[in-house]
This record gives sequence, structure tokens and C-alpha cells, in this order.
Amino acid sequence: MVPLGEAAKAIQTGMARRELVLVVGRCKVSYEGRAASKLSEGDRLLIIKHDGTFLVHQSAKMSAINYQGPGAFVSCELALDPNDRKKREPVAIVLSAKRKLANGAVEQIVVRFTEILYAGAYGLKDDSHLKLFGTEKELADLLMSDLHLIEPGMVPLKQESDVRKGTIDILARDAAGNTVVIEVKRRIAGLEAVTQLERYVKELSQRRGSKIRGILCAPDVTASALKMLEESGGLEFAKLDYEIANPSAKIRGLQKKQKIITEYFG
Amino acid sequence: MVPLGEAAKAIQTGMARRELVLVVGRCKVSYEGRAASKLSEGDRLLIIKHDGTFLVHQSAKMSAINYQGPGAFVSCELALDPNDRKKREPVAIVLSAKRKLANGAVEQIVVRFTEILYAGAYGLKDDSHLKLFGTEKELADLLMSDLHLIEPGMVPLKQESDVRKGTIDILARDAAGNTVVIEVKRRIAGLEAVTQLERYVKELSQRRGSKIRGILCAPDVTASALKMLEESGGLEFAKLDYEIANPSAKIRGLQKKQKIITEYFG
DNA sequence: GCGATCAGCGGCACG
DNA sequence: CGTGCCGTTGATCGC
Repeated sequence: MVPLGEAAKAIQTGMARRELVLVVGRCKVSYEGRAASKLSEGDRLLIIKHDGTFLVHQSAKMSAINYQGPGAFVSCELALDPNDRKKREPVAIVLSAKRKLANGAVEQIVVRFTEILYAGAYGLKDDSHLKLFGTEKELADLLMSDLHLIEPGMVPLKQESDVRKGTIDILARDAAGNTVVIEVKRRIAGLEAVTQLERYVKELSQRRGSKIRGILCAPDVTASALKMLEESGGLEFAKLDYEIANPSAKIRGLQKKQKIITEYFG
Repeated sequence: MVPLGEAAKAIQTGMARRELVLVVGRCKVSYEGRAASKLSEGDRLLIIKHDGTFLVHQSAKMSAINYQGPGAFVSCELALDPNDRKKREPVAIVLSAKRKLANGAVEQIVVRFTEILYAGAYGLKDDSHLKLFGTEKELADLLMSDLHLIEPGMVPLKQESDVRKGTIDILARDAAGNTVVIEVKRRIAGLEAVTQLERYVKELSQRRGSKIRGILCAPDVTASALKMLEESGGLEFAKLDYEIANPSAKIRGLQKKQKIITEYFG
């Protein structure tokens, strides 16, 4: 247990130096802004970063239970007992993070600590940026030169093509000269991947007169998404098999799912 | 600067007691699993929770730069200098979190600390659950009894109605007896809100023979989403005006956007 | 700045 | 368990 006055000093000093501030202790949290929330007493970890990031973590789960993003204005003050002001004995440390939203409204989170288990601050030196492999973008990059695996004669036209209703991952042309819209997903594709593809194909079909093909390219597809593809009048699915060989990703295979032969005779 | 041996002891003791473990120091991070990543040397904060949650935070931004969710197996060991094993002088603390994915594959994150600024562990007592107000669900609850604000005679049928292609927020019937699908959004609705609504309306239209109305209900809608609504053949937009009066949300108004009169004469 | 989309999304609820 | 979808989503990138 750290005396409140001492903890407050550590916190304020750390904030003034724009260090990483850590506080562990018993607190209540309230938030009002885009939504509103209340969290009653309990032990938590508070993290304050130099950019205004303000995170309250409980003892389980990955996500912060309350937070404020970069750019928040953080304040820290001691609360005195209102019934006994002469003693000047602090009863709590009140920390708050306030932030202006895009629409001008304000949101604020207030944390009131009544017991402190730990308070410290550290200046972190870190210039490194994460190098991440296996993103959708990286897969699309690789696919650009592997479209022939989907179908002989398929050639890339453009990557990240902006249309009015979004951004087409890959625009291509097949052997017959048809324009092909390819939507890439790095994981199992669901309904919304299909609606996305549908949207792009529809927009392009309307803009040009000709028929546009659409191919969803993902490691797998949910049953209902596949059904929706089929019902959508000709949208196709290509199974994407990739491997993440740190530090890079590699496409192992890519093949269009063919209708089972029995379907043709069914 | 904390000696590595001492820090390792604090970390291991905290882990054994299933406490919240905090480590601040200079480290490298690598990850391989659903994706892969490398993060070169820098000062960071590592958080280990009793449920296996494992978070590496940099000095800025809200999100952890590397992480492992609840259920991960965490280990901590001292690394000795391979060229000088007799001295048994540790050169690093290596922490790792390993986790099995749903498909059976394994993913792992490894953090190698070479300098420790701080290492500590705390048992947190916390039984409280966040009470959150102003969620979409709460708005939908309120809307169920306020549908007449959209249109006289509109009555609710069912909330959270599962169909094959997703979940319809609100199913209602208008004065003329038409079925109405209402999609609720707590913030500005974009293209994907429209595609969602479109999907539900289409499915219901096909299943029943009759025409189904669709209304997107949100505080606002982007220009392109509104355009898509109009092009989608009769989908409508109702402006939802709500207030979050902690601890609750309240609907202030709800009105269907009428086409500007000049449009009829344009 | 708005807008659309991805994310190792996480988390939840329901089948 | 998968599947869908919300989230105070956050973060990025293009207009």
C-alpha cells in the first residue's frame, strides 16, 4: 500500500515528464461520451501514455475495460475529505482523461483511486515499428502475379482500385476478355465478404454494359456465404492456400472450387 | 535497472500466484501464428494476466503491439550467455505465450528482455462488471416501443430475429400491413449497414412472396450509403436522435427522411 | 477532415 | 464448436 500523497506525486511527476505512468490499485471508473459506463470498486491497472492514451485494465481479458485514445488530456489530483478539510488528509486520487470528438462533443473518463498498490513512471525509448507478415495486403500483392493459378489466362489489371462503393482488392481480366473483380480475405470469408464482392460487381456492371465476373478468394468460406455466392448469380469462390513463413507470406495454392460433377447430373 | 535474476524471480513468483505481472524494459518481440511479426529492440510494457492474457505495449497508441488472448500458456525463463556458461550470468529474460487456435494450429509470441526497468506482481480483487449504456441493443430496446415515431401505425413484431443471412435488429409491420425490416446503428451508417439491410430484405422477400420494406435507422448516414439506399429500390432512412443520459440512453426523436420537395419537381 | 476497410481484430450470443 | 455482428471498436490510407 502506497500513501496517496506519495503516489500522486509519482504520477504527476511522470505525467510532467511525459513518461509511461502505471497505477495499480482500488478504484471506481465512470465514462461518458459516445456511450456511457459505470464500473464499481475493484482493483485495476491504469496505464497513461505520453500521447494521452489512457487505459484501465481489469485482471482478466485482453481489452481495456475503459479507455481513452491518443490525444486525450489527462489530469491527476488529490481529493480531500470534504468533511474534514483542515487535516488535508487525501482520501483519493482522481485521474481523468478528456477528449474532443470529431463532431465537437466531448468525452471523458474519470478514475477514482482510494487505495494504491503501486504507482510508477518510466521513460521508454522505442523507435521500432512492427513488421507484420501475412496481411491481406501482402496476400493481394502476391496474388497479383499468381492469378493464372485461378485460371489460365487470367491477368491482373489493377490493385486497390477505388470505386464509388468501396475499394476493389484486385481487378483482372480473364482469357475471354471479361473483367473480373477479386475480393481477397486472409481468413474464412463470411456473408459480409460476399456482400462486398456483390456490391463491387454490381457497380461495375452498371457502369459498363458488359457482364463482370466476381471471385471471392479466401482460405475458406462459411456455408451460408458459399450459398449466397451461388444464389448471387455466378459469383465464384477460389480457395487460397497460403503459408506464413516468417518473415514473409507465400501462396501455396489457389484453385477455384468446381461444382461437384454429380451436381450437373443431379 | 533491475538485475535480470531478481526480475525473473519476481515475474515467476507473480505468475505462480496468478497475479497481474508487469514488466517494463528493453526487449525484442516476435510472433508467429495467424500472422507473423517482428519487433526490434525498444522499451515496452509487458502485462501478464492470470487468465493467460499477454500484452506488449509500446509507449504510444491504444492497442497492444503484440498480444495473446486469454487461455495462453505463459512461460518465463532466464537465458544464459552461450559463450560463457560457467559464469551463469543471465543475459536475458525470455517470456513466451503459446496458444492453440480453433483449427488446431498453434501460435506463439516470444519476448526477450535484455534490460529491466521494473518488474512487479499484484493480486487484484475485482468482482465488478462494467455497466454500459447507449449500446445498439439498448437503442433497439427503446425503439421497439417508439416505432410509431417513424410512421403512425408501425408496430413491432420481433427483436433480434435470426434469418439465414444474419440477424434482423427489428421486424415490424406498418399500417398497411407490410412487413418492415429495421436495421439499427448507434453511429453514422455507412455502406455496409446498407448491404446488411439489403441482405435481410432480399432474403425475406424471396421467402415470402410479398414486398418487404427496409428502413435503416441511425443518427446519420454517409452520402454514398444514402445513395445506395435510394438506388436499392425503396430502402428508407430514418434519422435517430438519441441522448445518453448516464446511466441510460433515451430516444429524443426519430423521423424518416423525406425526399426534398424539389426532387419531385426536379 | 471524412469515408471505407482491415484487423493476428476481441468479445458476445445463439444455433 | 462455428457463424454472425457489435464495438466508446482502433488503425490505416486515400480522397
